[in-house]
Amino acid sequence: MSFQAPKGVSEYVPPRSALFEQALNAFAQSARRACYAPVETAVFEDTSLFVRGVGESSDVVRKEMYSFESRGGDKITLRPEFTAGVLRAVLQYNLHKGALPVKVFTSGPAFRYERPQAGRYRQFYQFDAEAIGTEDPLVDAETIAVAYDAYRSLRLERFTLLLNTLGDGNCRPVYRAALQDFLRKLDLDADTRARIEINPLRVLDDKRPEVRAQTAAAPYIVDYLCEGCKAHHDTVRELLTSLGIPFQDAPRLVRGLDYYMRTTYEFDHALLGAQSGIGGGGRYDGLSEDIGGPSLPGIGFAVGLDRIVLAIESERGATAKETAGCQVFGVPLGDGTQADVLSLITKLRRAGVRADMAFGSRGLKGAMKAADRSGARYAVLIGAAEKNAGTVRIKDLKDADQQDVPATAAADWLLSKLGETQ
RNA sequence: GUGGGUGUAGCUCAGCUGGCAGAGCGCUAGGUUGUGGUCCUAGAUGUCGUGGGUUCAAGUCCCAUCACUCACCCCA
Repeated sequence: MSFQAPKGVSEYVPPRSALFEQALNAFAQSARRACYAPVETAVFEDTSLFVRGVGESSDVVRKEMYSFESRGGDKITLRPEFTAGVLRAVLQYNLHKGALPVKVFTSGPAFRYERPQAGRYRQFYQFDAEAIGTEDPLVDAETIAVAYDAYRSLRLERFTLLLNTLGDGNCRPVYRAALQDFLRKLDLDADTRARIEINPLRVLDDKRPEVRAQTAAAPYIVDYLCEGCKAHHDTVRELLTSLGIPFQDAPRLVRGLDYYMRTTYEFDHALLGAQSGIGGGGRYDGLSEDIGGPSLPGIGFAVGLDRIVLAIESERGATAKETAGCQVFGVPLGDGTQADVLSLITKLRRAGVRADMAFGSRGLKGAMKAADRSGARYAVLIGAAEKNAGTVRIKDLKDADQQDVPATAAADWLLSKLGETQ
């Protein structure tokens, strides 16, 4: 092979792709049950949408975007995250002028130019849900519940919900100044000192032990919250408790994207290594105005589907082969039987049965082996003898019983058998 | 961008102080002329990542390079 995928691109092929499909479905179904509607939005956007939305002080914008100039000279960026684009679409199509909140979800690839690592890719997959148009803390709790229920429906258990608030335009500046005062007195490297001025909250997120030790006594936002933010945060905490969703207060939790305010949260998986965040989100009440829209509060979350797949694998042990296998496998034997098998298989498929057949000139032994590997419960054999007799031979691959059934009744026979075992 | 590790069959890997390229799994076929899963037998697939160097001799030692990977940073 002379070509391989570009560095850091996350791809899925069988059998592992079945886990990806499961992960995506779990979140989509959870969101649908909460009456979120699907949207599909641009994979690339005007670069300035992300610069203004995600924020110039974020690392994502400063050094991780796939930006380029299109043939027409437009400045384009492959989406590094979903929220800015989804909100842009909501505003563009005037969804916010209808019933509020606007609740939507989507999924697909996102792009960040970073050094690849376990659970971190340059092209990666996210599921994203957003509730736009209300400040009600109920919806904060709802988004968390939608994500939480999806994790649980995937039978994930080894994760923790970390909850924090980042304050708002009233109280965050005060806290930010206090934090900067504290951080400026520390002995830190040049990059980190620069971060104190640009985005001081992020310094709290530094994992290096020497930095951790120094910031242990840093002031926390919870002690600086204004009345409104404190009430909002307390309500979210109470709601989560009443929903039976366990969480940990994480006073140091911050988000890398500038638009977050008030409620912020992250789901952290215990078995995943360095990139342990399997989902995260928060409120972005100022984002709409940042990108030129009206004042419009919102909250949402994104889930790293690649990391969900890793989490499933780490919790369930060996890579579970959970491809939905075939139910019926057709075996043609000899010239002139292939068309009969294909038409029977097609008939079954139209009735909703997962059915496959042997292709090429495989011998009976090879075809039976293929039937076995397909996972099918029944093999349907048509050879010259059956064709002449107007029957098909159906073998139950589980207990090796086989019998001849009239060809015209074969599909119904199989459908009723499969109905019994379901 | 910074640092560590690893590159040998389709996959997982072994290969000692340099001396004929290996195993398991998988794949194909046969044992069984029309029957899978177990078992037995046989077979196919290699630029030992790439380029250079040392040596009578390099998968093995040295240099460079590329790729992959883990961690920092960052984040889903």
